[in-house]
Amino acid sequence: MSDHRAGPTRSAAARESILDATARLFREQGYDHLTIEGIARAAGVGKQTIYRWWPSRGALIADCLIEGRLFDVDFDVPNTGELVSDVETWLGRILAIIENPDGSALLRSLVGAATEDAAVGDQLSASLGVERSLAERLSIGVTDGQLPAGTPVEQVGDAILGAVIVQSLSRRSDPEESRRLVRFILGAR
Amino acid sequence: MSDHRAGPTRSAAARESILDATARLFREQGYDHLTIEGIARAAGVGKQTIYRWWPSRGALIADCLIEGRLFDVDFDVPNTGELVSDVETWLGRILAIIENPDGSALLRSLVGAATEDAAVGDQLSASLGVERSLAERLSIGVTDGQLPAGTPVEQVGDAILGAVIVQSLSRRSDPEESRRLVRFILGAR
Amino acid sequence: MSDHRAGPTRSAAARESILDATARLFREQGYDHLTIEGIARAAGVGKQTIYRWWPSRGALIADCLIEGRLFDVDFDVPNTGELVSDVETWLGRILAIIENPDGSALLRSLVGAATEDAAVGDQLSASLGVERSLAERLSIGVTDGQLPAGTPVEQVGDAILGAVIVQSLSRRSDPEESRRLVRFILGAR
Amino acid sequence: MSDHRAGPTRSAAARESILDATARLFREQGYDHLTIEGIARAAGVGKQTIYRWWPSRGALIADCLIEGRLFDVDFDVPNTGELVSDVETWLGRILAIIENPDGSALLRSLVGAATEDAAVGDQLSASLGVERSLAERLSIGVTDGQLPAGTPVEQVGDAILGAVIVQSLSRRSDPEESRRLVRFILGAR
DNA sequence: GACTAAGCGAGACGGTACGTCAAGTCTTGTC
DNA sequence: GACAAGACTTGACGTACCGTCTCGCTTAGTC
Repeated sequence: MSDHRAGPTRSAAARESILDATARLFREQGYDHLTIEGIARAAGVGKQTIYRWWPSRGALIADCLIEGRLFDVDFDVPNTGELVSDVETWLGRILAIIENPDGSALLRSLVGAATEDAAVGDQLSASLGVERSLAERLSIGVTDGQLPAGTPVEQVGDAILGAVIVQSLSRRSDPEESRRLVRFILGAR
Repeated sequence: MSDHRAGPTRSAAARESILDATARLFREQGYDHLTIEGIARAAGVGKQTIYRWWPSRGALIADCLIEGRLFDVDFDVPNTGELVSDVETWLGRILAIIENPDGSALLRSLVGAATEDAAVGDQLSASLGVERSLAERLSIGVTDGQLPAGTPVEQVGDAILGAVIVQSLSRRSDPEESRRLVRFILGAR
Repeated sequence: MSDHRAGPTRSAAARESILDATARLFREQGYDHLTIEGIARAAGVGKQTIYRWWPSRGALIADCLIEGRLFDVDFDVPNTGELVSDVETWLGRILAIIENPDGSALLRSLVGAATEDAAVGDQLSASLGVERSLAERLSIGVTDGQLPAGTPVEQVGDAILGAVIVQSLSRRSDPEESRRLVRFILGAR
Repeated sequence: MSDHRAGPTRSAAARESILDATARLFREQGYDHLTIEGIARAAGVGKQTIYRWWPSRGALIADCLIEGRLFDVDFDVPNTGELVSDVETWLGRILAIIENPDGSALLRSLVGAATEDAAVGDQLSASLGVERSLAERLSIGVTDGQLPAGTPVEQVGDAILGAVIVQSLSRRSDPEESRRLVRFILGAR
């Protein structure tokens, strides 16, 4: 009994050009305005090929997120020993994105995708390095005594990202204020 | 000295039934799936009557938000003197909403609307009482010495709400963890 | 026994500007594309003022026809004694209209109006001078022996006009052929 | 036995049911009142399928005309040798249609369609057998000497049809008078 | 001279249809 | 059997007009 089947297997080229087109169109036009037909057209691919492998628009975005196709940015945070300054480094990456109107729209769009599609929601904060990078750095801060034991590091990570997102939704954003928030939350204890 | 024009005036009944239908359909089906045609049908109104007075779906939602048609909840926060417990009261109202799956979807939907429409974004945190209620209470905390001078109260409000939102987008939410966050941010100084 | 009513009477200025706008828009855009709202706008008049006095778009056109607001042409035919040449004079007026593409469209449009509205149909051939002018001239031809007794003059008039109309509907028209038709029908007996 | 299914090639079933619905609705309700949405609904077809293959309402009518879906009547004319009587046979078919109020409205409606759409105009007289049947019979009349050489047969055909149409637009029609016209034009030379 | 009541410009209203776009499903023919 | 292509039904988009119905203003008799 062989699980080998006749015929061609999944086309890597198609997958590549679909995700490529998805990422490009998403960045250019946002999540609303992103259409399966548009992706198929841009990717030179039949619609069915998309529907065959992804259940929804959101799943495409989630894959782009996982493969880092939406941001050029590296969200990894160094450990220089200075907790606050390291976290500000991470924050700076986020703020650099939303400083640019397109970047701001991109982040909002991504949040919009996450509200509609759980798969995107799952990837959202991860793809911005909250768990792997920010929370990880905070954990080190707990270990080396810069933060009290029992600090809810994941929550703190979500809170910092969340403050930025909430302000982005209100189309108001003030980098210096964001940094004050970080210093307030982490500092002066 | 009247600058009003002759002719028929805006129908209050139409406005009412449109916002009513909007709020109902939004709560039942979410922002995606909310259509102008559906609203018009449910409100017994011509589409043009909607387009005449609101520029977009989002503007309808923003109006619903302003008039408190989406949440039954009162986000006003008492001042008992106990800062942390008062903030937890506010947080509890939010958590009560998203404890229920429908409520969680409602909040996410609202965030989705905010990503697409600036008018909703403008109202989002306000309608959840962040400025008027939470940040106000924090300000009192600064005044009475429970918080250090220079505390960025608006930022802190956004951060607390933002943490909840980020977790809601990831479809993970832990009320007790959220409360720990509040106690961590505000407390033990 | 007063059947008088108080208040203002029908505004001659409104009537004038409505028919004016109707004729202009009809000539510029044709019967399809002619809208009550467009007329009201162009005439600087409320829609209700139109609906108050005319039951339909067609009735407006019929009034324009009656008052000769659609054609600059005079369809009266001289009696020079030469029947065929007099009829060709009349025909020449019609052909001069449809020689111009706009005039051709105007005639077609008028026919279109007549198909939808009996009031226009009633005026159509009359407004082109078929009864008063062409058929009248043919009658004289019967009297003076240029046409046989019993000639169905109205029918002949309709036939000549009808041939032009049918060809206009097919977007083919040949003035010389039309004149041959007249000479064939009337001549050489 | 065809188990034909829809597919990437044009669906014959859709075409058929669209033209079917068009012809039915046109006969029932006339050209004004004929809507693409109504046709789509009646045909059980998406609007886009209509727009994909026909540029306008008129093009649908033109196709119905070409395929003889609007008249049950056969406009072919026999050649019995008696020219006038043969032409009266043809005329009788037309008169039979407009004797009935619905038929009269149908003809008027068709004329209305022709005024708005060149494609219908192209087909109008052809579909009533003017060229293929009436003018052809007249040509034979020229050949066999019943009509003088040089008779403008096409024009005469248009004139006879045109007379009927003009009278139909005026909502006056007298079969006997129409026959007198034919006898006058063709006869007694 | 005040009091009607209709005509008027304006335009809101519930509708229908427009022509377009995209959704997701289904076929065809090619590789 | 995956693929590019694209026809199909469905349904929403935002716009244009329909014919009806107020509004508030102006004006022309009647009291």
